[in-house]
Amino acid sequence: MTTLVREQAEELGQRGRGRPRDEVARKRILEAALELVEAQGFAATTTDAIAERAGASKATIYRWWPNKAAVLIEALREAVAQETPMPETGSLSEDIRIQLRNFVKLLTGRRGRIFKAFVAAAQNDPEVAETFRAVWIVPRRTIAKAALERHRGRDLREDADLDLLMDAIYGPLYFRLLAGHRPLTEKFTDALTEVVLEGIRKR
Amino acid sequence: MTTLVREQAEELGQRGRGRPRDEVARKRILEAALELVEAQGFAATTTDAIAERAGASKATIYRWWPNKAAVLIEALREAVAQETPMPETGSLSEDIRIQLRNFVKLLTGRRGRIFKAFVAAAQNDPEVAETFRAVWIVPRRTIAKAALERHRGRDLREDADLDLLMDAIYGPLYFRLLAGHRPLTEKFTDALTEVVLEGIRKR
Amino acid sequence: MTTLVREQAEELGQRGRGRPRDEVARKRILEAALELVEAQGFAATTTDAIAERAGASKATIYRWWPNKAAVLIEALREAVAQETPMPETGSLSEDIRIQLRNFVKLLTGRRGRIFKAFVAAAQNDPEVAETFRAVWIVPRRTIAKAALERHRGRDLREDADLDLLMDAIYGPLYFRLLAGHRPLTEKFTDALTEVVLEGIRKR
Amino acid sequence: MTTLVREQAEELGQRGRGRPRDEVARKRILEAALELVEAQGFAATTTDAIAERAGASKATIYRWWPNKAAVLIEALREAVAQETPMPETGSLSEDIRIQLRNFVKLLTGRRGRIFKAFVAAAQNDPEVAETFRAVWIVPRRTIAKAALERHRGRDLREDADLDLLMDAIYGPLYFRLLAGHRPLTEKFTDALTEVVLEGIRKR
DNA sequence: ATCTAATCGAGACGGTACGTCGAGTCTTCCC
DNA sequence: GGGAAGACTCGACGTACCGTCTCGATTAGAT
Repeated sequence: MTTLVREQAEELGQRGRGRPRDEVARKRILEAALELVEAQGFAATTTDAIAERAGASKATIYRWWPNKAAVLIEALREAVAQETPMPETGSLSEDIRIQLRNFVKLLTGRRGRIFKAFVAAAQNDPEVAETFRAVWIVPRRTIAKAALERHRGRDLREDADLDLLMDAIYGPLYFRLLAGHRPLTEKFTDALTEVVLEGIRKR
Repeated sequence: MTTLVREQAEELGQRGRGRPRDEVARKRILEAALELVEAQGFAATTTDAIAERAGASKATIYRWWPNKAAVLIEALREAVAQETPMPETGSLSEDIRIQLRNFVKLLTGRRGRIFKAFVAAAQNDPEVAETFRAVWIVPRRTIAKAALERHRGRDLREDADLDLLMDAIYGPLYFRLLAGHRPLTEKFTDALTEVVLEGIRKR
Repeated sequence: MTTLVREQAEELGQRGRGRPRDEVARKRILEAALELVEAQGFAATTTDAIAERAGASKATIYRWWPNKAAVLIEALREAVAQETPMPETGSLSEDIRIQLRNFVKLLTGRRGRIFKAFVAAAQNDPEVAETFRAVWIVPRRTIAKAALERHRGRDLREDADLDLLMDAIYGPLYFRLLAGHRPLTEKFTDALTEVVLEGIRKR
Repeated sequence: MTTLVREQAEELGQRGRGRPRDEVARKRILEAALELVEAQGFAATTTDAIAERAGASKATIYRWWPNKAAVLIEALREAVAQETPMPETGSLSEDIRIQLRNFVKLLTGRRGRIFKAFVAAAQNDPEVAETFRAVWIVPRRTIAKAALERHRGRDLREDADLDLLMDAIYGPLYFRLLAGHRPLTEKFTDALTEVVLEGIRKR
């Protein structure tokens, strides 16, 4: 991502000679992108539409991002940055329950569409897939695993496979979001938590 | 789907007077579509390519299907029709294990790409979404639930929520397939089975 | 033209064994063709439309005519068959005047569109061109020339070039019809007659 | 015509802010169109072929012209722009003879095909018809009539109808070009001139 | 009274051109 | 040198028409 290189350069105080990047335009582009994806999905969001809504030009977009996917990816990253971190109540089941409730609230809210869009786009574009994993999936897993790790040997079995646990609780949520065969309710989340915990709890 | 209307008409003996639809061409089109999706994904599969590979003309495709998505949907439906049904070994855990192994084999095999493609396409196209559910998700769930139902009160808790169970075991598999953060191995499947069963088993 | 062969065969009483050609359908097809050309021009007249309007099938059309142009050509031939022949008043100028007036009435009438259509089609299709000449241009010229021939040495100069004369009087009429820069009136026709006669008359 | 609006804007110095139209591409497109029409006629000239030969894209063509006909019309206009004007020898018959010889040379030359194509296309498309008249027929007539006007009262009768005269000399030429029943030779042209002049000359 | 061959209406088929739309690039002027 | 405007290439989309074909149903002369 060009942006990363540039950000690093700017942190080091090495500003180029010409006019610096218009940060306002950057924000407007990312916002426009996000809104359009929310409203219409990934494929129906055109770069022309983003440019127009942002009051920017396509050239500006393509100067800073290599393609449409990259814009939307960064938009996602920004949107996701300030997400509620893992709770720490002391109780394993309570931690998980709260975490999942927050997560479901996110998915079923205005932003849910974006995640659907990204999972979709990831199937056709390896780069999107990689970024989606790096920006969204992996960080959340890392934090969540670290939080659960503290319960190991207490509520959690000594030999519990946390990767498996992660998939066991997040997988069904994504599944309902994407397949849409059943609604993604809090009741479902709670019941799921119970089942999985029953299988992983220390006895 | 136009095809349905026509099939019904034929069942009623109302064959229509003109030249009948070329069933061979229909098959070739669906096969070509399937192969191309497997090879290149949903978006990269063009109608021109389908037509050429099927030895058909684009006009024929658009006479019978309203758009590219519809062709691929029907191709999926055909491909999926003859899938392995639910096993019945007498043991709950064995039933689930075998079922999941078969399923994983399907997803990781040649056809897996198709499912990824469809889940992706479904996010951008409500019709694809509905068809995907009706053709793939729901029928499999119905069969699997019926099979598990026989264990209720025996290995399975009296009050077990089968819809929840379905999502608990299929969700993580789809998740790994789609997110791709970890491989979809048999080891994972077996471990997952165990965890979920532990949570749902009658004690 | 297949029709010719067949007509000859029928005149000789050699009817085939199968179902004979449906003459009613033939008439309806030619009529439909004519009406459509009049209404919409040559290019906009589709074979499907002809078939539908005639209550015939495209197969029937293509069984009897090699292509769309041939249908329209024969339609023209039929329409033109019963045209007013050359008048014979005894006076050269009167003969020409009457002949041209009739001709202009034809061109500016409902059928005028057809001639425009054919001249147009002839530019893109040598076969149409040839047929148009053979069916329309040449016969009329032959009759008209024969009629004028009787005036040679009397009102008409001994050395008058009748081919030239033909073009000199018909050319401007077609020109106005096709180019449409000025209306094709009787006044124009009469004036034209006068000018040309002045140039060709015996003095 | 979009081009006209733009040209006016440029004349007013309102150059617009974006990338300007690629005039080279425009020229190449029109040239390609002309060459293809000359080689294959109006109908057989495809937009894809024009685009390929011009090294342009179809999108560019359709950005500036609403359809194929419009491209060819403008191509004709450009081609026709620098045609030989009316000669002025002082002699009426010489003026006409030279003018007609030049005209016949044009029609029977490489460009003749284009005129045939346009007269044809004009019959199916009113817009083509109007443009053909405005761009080709009318300007030539205006110039030619002005040139002949100078002879009025001298070689030319006081009451000569120049519109009639125009049609009387140009009509037969177009007629032979379009109907093709006889070749369009210089001999014919000269003889025609003589006949018409005989009818119009002052005596 | 069948049998046989050609015709008919209906309509699907392969091919080919059309005109449209989106992605990503490039070019101009302005700041 | 960045940015807005907007033209450009490429390539897929879905539509329309041509001329061909394949059905079942008709219609006569031949047997």
